Order: sequence, then structure tokens, then C-alpha cells
Amino acid sequence: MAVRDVGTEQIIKDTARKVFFIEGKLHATTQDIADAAGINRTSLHYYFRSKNDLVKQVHDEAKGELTRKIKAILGSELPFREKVEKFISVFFDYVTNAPYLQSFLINEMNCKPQSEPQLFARATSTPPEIRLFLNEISQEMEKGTIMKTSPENFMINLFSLISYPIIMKPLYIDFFEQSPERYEKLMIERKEMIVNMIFNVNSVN
Amino acid sequence: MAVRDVGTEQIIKDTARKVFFIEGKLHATTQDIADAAGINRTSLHYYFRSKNDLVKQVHDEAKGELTRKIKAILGSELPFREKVEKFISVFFDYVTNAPYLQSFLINEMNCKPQSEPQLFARATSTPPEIRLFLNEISQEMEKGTIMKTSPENFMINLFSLISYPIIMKPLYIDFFEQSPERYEKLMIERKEMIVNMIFNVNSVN
DNA sequence: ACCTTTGTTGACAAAATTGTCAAACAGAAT
DNA sequence: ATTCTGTTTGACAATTTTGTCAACAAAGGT
Repeated sequence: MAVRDVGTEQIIKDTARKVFFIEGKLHATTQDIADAAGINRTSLHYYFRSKNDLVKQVHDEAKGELTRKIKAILGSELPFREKVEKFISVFFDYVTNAPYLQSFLINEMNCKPQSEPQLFARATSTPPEIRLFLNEISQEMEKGTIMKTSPENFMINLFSLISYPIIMKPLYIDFFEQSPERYEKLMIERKEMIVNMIFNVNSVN
Repeated sequence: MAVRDVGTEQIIKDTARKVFFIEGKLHATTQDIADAAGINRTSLHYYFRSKNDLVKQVHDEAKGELTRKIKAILGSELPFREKVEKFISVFFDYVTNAPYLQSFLINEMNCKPQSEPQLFARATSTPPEIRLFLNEISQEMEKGTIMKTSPENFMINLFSLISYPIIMKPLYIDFFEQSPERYEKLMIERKEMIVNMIFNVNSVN
């Protein structure tokens, strides 16, 4: 047995997540992961029959965790504005710590030929927490607190403004020809800026 | 020679772009590309010594094209608001037609160990068209036409609001449990919505 | 008609990646 | 100490992906 059995299985999963979601190495090989985890590649097969199994598990868990996280905040009892602020703050940090999670999920979805043609998957509909939040959004739009659009688009804006700049960091550092430090500064500015933008604070000085 | 020589080399590149940027198959093999192009895989090696060569070319050309496109609009002589509107419209269409281009670029940048440690690459700085546009943004912020932030963050917002929802389409269709058709509708709404949002139109009915 | 050039192809070789197996190992229980 | 169990490992096999080569085909010039 290992000197200190923290659970090799868990180490492998954690490492895989790190490699995929943090380092963004979507093509990582089993050897890459084994090396990064400091274990023998065969061990990886001992715990996960195949690479696919590992990827699938990591994928599913991450996706579940992500949606749970979102639902938890958006389904909470906080007043609207606080809720949005909290969401921005928490989700911003989450994405910062796993910038490539979303890219990974997208990529997975495109490679697999769509497990089921979702014959009756269409039966399920928008989860309750989200439906609730969408309603809140509508109400706030009526009140004039926020700009009018589809509630879904309000949410999509939120996600976009938070995630995209983090995901595309390398591209924009390159494009703007800026130092990573400067970009960091810009990112820090964002949390507050997004709130202002969303709540339509007029720039009348 | 081929019956009708439209340039096999070009066909291969076009197909590779299609597979990578449109279908989002970032792991596509040379065989996949050859099949999609309707050519023998060996031909691919005839025109591009290796897979890496092909990928590199496609990558570089796409990246160049993308930045040229952006610079062309943002560096044009249009008045600010029109310029922004045009940018939204054109860039939106561009991203729609090649949703995975940006993911692809990001992925490439992460796999390669950063060609040069850019010892004196730091010498170059923000391209002139962009610098110009950033100035315009500052001026508009002074005027109060748009919200105050770092000009860079204004640009990043623009990119985010346009690109992200298109890139993440499969994920959000899944998350919202919505039909692709409905999502399409949401996307169409966006062009105008983004303009409103950017120019801070108050939602006072 | 013949040669040359360019492009295409199938067969093969090489490399990379994944998967398997049986031997070795370490601690726990007997 | 010995056996037992779950784990680790190196060696090997299978598969997948990439790269090469030499034969073949199709045009164009001579």
C-alpha cells in the first residue's frame, strides 16, 4: 500500500482535472496525466478501465458540480441585486480557477456523436432554480432595474461577461500585445464593472 | 492532373478549417480531414509535409484573417457608434460561421510550449488601429456616451457579448434545456441588444 | 509518340497511444 | 512467519495515427 493513502483514484481524477481544466491541455495523453500525478500509467487503468472512463467521470462530475454551483446561487433566497452580485463574484472565481472547464465540456460534446438522439430527452425542461431566476429577471425588467430583453439573454450576458475574458486570456494578451500583469489588472476591474453594466448605472459622472 | 484543378491544396486547407472551426472537432485526425475533403490521406502529406504543418498554416492564416478583420473595422473612419454597430454585426456573423475558431486558437496556444519566451517580443506593443480605437473609446467615455471603464475592458465586453454565446451554444442549449430553434431566436435578438447595452439605453420603457 | 512534370494512390513502415498481464510489493489479518 | 488482499509496476500486445515510398495516372510540351 501507499505510504499515505490519500486515495490514488482521487489523485488521478484531480490531476486529470488540473491538466484539462486549468492547463487547458485538451489533447493530454494518459501518460501525461500519469506523469503529472506522479503515478504509473498502469495504475490509471487499474482504477479506470480505459481513458474514456476517466474522461467521462471527470467530465460528468465537473459538469454536475458546475450546474449545482450555478443553481445554488441563482436559486437562493437573496434579493435580486445581491444575488447577481454574489453570482458574479463566485462564478468569476470559479472560472478563474478552472478556465478551460467550459472549453473542455464543449469539446467533449462535439467529439461524441451525441449519445442519444434525445428522442424524449426533450421531455425535461428548464430546471426549477433557473426558471425561478428567469422569473425574477422578468420582474426586475418590469421594475426598470435592468434593461429589457429575453431573461435568457440577461443570463447569457452575465455568463459571457464573466467567462469569456478569462477563457480567452492568452488570445487577448497576444492580441492587445499586453503583459499578463496588465491583463490581470483588467480582470480585477471587471467584477465591479459587470455589476455597473448590468444595473445600467449611467455614466453621467 | 486532376480533372478540374481547383487546387487540392486549397481544398485541404478549407476542409481542415471546416472540421476544426465549424464542426469543432479539435482532435480530428489526418484521415478525418482527408475523408471530409474526399481525397487520399497521402495527398495531404504531399502538400503539407506533416499534420503539424497543415495545422500551423491553417492556424496562422485564420489568426491573421481574424485580426485583420477586426483591425479593418475598428480602424475605419466611421463615427464611433456606427463603427461599433458595424463591428457587432460583422463580427457576430463571422463568429457564427466559425464558432470554434477561437477555441481552436486557444487550444493551440496551450499545447505548444510557447514558441519563444518572447525575450524582446515585449518590444512590440498594441497595434495602431487598436490604439486608435482605444482612444476613441476614452473620448466617448468622457462624453458620457458609454460607461466608464478601461477602454480595453470596453472592447473585451464587446467581444464577450458577441462570441461567448455562440461558442457555448451546445452547453447552454443543454443547460437551459431548450430547443436549438429557441436558442437561435435568442441569438438573433442579441445584435440589437448588445448595441443597446453598450450605449447604455435606459430601460425606462 | 515520348518524355517530363505534377498529382494521386495503395502498400508499407514508424511512431505514438492505449490496453493487458502477470510478477512484485506492502500492509493487515491469521 | 505466512497468507491474503488490494495496489503498483515493468514488459508486452494491440490499436491508432502519422509518415514514407514507389508505382501509377494525367496532362503539356517537344
